[in-house]
Amino acid sequence: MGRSPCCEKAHINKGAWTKEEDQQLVAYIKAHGEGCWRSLPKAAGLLRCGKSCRLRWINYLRPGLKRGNFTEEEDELIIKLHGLVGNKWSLIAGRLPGRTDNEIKNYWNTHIKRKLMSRGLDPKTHLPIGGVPSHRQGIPMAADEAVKPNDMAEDGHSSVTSMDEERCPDLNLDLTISLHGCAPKPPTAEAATPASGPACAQLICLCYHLGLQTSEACSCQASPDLQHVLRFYRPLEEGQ
DNA sequence: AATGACGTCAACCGCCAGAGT
DNA sequence: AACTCTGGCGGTTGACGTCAT
Repeated sequence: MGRSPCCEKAHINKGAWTKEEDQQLVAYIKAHGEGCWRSLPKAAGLLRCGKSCRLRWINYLRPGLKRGNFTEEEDELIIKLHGLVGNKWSLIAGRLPGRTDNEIKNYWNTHIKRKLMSRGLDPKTHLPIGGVPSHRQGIPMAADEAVKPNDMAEDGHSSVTSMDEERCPDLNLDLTISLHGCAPKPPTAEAATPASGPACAQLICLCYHLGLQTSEACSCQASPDLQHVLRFYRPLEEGQ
């Protein structure tokens, strides 16, 4: 079959972006919005491939990006999230506002790996190097046994099982999303109580509890006021 | 001052999933 | 059903800066 490349190789700039290119890209996206990256370069008058434009925008030009050093809190959050989901940088980035997957990936490879090793932990498994697998309390799940890509819901978020919560009590991986006009609620005890207002009765909860074959884990289903809640579970696979 | 080693990070590459035809 | 297109992701590369000798 064969797939045409995302861009013609000829007449395409590669390498570092110039200020002028950045300005062109920003101006175009401000005027026309994101979308159709393939045709964007031509429309914006850029000699770049669409992928390159997208990457530049996502990783560097997009408003709201935090530049600069990661805080200690961000460090710890990245470590915890990596322990849960492995190298799913986009998922991790989704939990760190203003940070990009590329930035986190680089930061992981350059800083956090070393940090974990200096703690005597294997950055891949989060277990003590040459470690004792029996001691799992408080140690995040190994990346290899972490949530698989298809364990994630469509919106790219994962929920937290009670086990996860035990490991990382301060970690919010709640999957709950809402229809337009109804903000998602945090997975607190309050959130588990019947929501108020008709809009929240349409809440779509994509609670996604690993290893659950039945729906008992989602507290929102227990509430008769949340009868319009839709839920999604991944069936258990063999060996789980 | 020169230069080689090392660290950082922006950007590229290849693959995949999902939507469209 | 088969194929194509597009967006998105993770892994890798290479240019550049900094440090050590």
